[in-house]
Amino acid sequence: MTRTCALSGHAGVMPIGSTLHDVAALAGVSPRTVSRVVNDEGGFGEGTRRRVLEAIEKVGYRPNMLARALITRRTGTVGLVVPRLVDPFFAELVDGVQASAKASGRTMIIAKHDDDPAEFDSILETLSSFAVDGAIVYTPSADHATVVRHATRGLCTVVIGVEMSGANLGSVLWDISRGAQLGVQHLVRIGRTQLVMLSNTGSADSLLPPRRETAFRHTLQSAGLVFTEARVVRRDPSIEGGRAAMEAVLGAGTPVDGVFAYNDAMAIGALQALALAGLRVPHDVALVGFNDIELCSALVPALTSVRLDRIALGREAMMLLDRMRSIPNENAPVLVDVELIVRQSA
Amino acid sequence: MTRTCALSGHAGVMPIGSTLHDVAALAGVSPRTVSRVVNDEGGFGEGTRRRVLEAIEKVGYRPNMLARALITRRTGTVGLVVPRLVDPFFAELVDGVQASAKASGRTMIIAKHDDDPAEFDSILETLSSFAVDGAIVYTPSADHATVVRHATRGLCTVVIGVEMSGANLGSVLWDISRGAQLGVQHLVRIGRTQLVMLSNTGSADSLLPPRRETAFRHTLQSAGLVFTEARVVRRDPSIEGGRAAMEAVLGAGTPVDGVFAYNDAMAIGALQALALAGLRVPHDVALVGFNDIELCSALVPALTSVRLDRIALGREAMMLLDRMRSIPNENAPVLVDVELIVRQSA
DNA sequence: CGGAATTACGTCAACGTTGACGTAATCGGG
DNA sequence: CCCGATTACGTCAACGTTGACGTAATTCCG
Repeated sequence: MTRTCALSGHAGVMPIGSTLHDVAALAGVSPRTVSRVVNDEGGFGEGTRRRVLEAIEKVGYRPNMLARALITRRTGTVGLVVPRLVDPFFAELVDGVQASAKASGRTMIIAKHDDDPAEFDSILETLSSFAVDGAIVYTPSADHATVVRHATRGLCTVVIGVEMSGANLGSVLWDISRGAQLGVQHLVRIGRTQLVMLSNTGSADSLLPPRRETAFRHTLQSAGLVFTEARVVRRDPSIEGGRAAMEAVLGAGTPVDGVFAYNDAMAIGALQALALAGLRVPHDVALVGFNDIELCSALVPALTSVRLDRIALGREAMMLLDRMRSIPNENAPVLVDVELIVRQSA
Repeated sequence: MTRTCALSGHAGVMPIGSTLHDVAALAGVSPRTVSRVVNDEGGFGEGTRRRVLEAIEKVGYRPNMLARALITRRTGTVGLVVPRLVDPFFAELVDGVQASAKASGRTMIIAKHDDDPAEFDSILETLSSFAVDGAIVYTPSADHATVVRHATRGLCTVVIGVEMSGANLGSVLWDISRGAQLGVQHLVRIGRTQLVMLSNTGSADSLLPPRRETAFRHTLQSAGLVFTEARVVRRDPSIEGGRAAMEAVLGAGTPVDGVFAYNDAMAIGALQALALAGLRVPHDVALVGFNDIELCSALVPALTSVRLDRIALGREAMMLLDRMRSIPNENAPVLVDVELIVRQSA
């Protein structure tokens, strides 16, 4: 007997959709055969196929992913975990990953952890219990243990931006050092000699080496320019931080004709500070940002920036996930291209 | 017999986690009792409880949401569907909704449809088949039929920004007209008389009435100021569009001392055009944006904008979803506060 | 034209959990 | 001390699907 689809179930319960059984009854075949048609497994005749498809249409059947995933242990879903979405860098990263998820016919679940390790843990927990096929994560600062724990327990994970590997664990990276080098070299090449870097306060006590700063120093030195600690000013990596950092540089009277910023937000802040000080960009001071968020090209002057290719990263992360799931230990870190996008500011 | 947890399953299969049975065997009770402890249903003794919890710890048991949801028809998950995430407005909307999801102990699944109706349909399909408890959606322009179809089929849905209601269908709205009125009134109150509106090209042929434009016209008229069609310039609602619109106004020689923008992006573009033209904000031209994205306060000058409270919207949407699920037809549209945030630009 | 291979199904159990229900043991009150 | 209520479990089926396997009917090939 077919269950009727209650018009309004009791509190909190969805109306019941139709199942393989309903379709089977209508088409006069067994549920197993309907399943075969739905999944196009073969093993059914052309007539049967038509009758089943008609029945599916008629009762409005949709497969129940929960039941399917319970038995196949596959959901066709990957989780993407980032700190924030209001940060354009991560918003665009989502776009990059989703592009390749879509291309490979997968659904993406996005979650954000606000740099809260507890929240991060709970997100990975949820992803595990929903049996996602894999997770692509950008971890809260230095919270690597959590990732390793969930990966060991079975959550296939690709970490972005930090080199990690292990059981069920791989990583996709940008060559940040090379990116920074490209940016600083560009400033040197266009004849700037009084360079300043606006850096991130956090990078000082991070577990990660300050790659942009190191590249800045090395590039200056190999160009024969002087490097002094006073030429690196650290603030919060935000617009306000960038503005404050630039104001500090100008206030200290440090001679400057070129600025390399930790990220685009700081570069935008620098742009504001320079404008307020009556300095023209790039005429008086050339400015290079980092990440190349969309906003860069909408600024006046449009911002020269080091592009981290988020589409490529998404693609590589997805491919790595696939490799890891089919061949164990096929989890070598993958490096993704960086390039300098030259616009008006430098 | 306990299944062993394969170190590397065959292609594409996750290692098997432990189940209620494993815990039950170790604790010397029945799986049903373990389930009772896990869900804290009561009906078990203190000693049993301790032994079960120890066993859970020991085998690293995590409940399988798929199996649970299959039978309870509840997932504790809501889907949030937006057009884009790179648009700060939507990114912040996500934050608002997630805040209340977190508060009510729910997991949120975020998806974006890029204004593609096919993608939108497929997302709702996926959400349905994952049996989410509800969906909060911002539809692609005018794709209301799809929403109605899925709602009728059982997906409990709250639509943002457009008034809709029906079976399993409710909506949460901002009073856009009042917001626009607040913005324009402010310009009038601070003594501006030559007002211009930078509007959205799309709103002309949208199914929705151009509420901001209407409010602009009405407010001018009731303030005794002249309104002419030339005082509304329409472009793409982006930074570039705003810049172009502002340049068009200045180029046409229209006298202007106050600008009301369709959204903050257009306001930012206007800011750029005004700066390039050597006009000072707010001294020469006062400027009011719309939406109050985070960026507004980081600009120089900080942008006065009409705030649409995204936290409140998230909360109301979640509460409406709850109401709809417990009481059928309890789906009256909800109106959320708007307010004017006065900063430096006007 | 006979036997093997293939096709087109059906049957049954299992995935991991919870709802409905049953049942011993314990408790409380007159 | 007896009887009803309560407590603390256990048993079994069901959620909707797919994997493993079985089996008639058909096809193929020498």
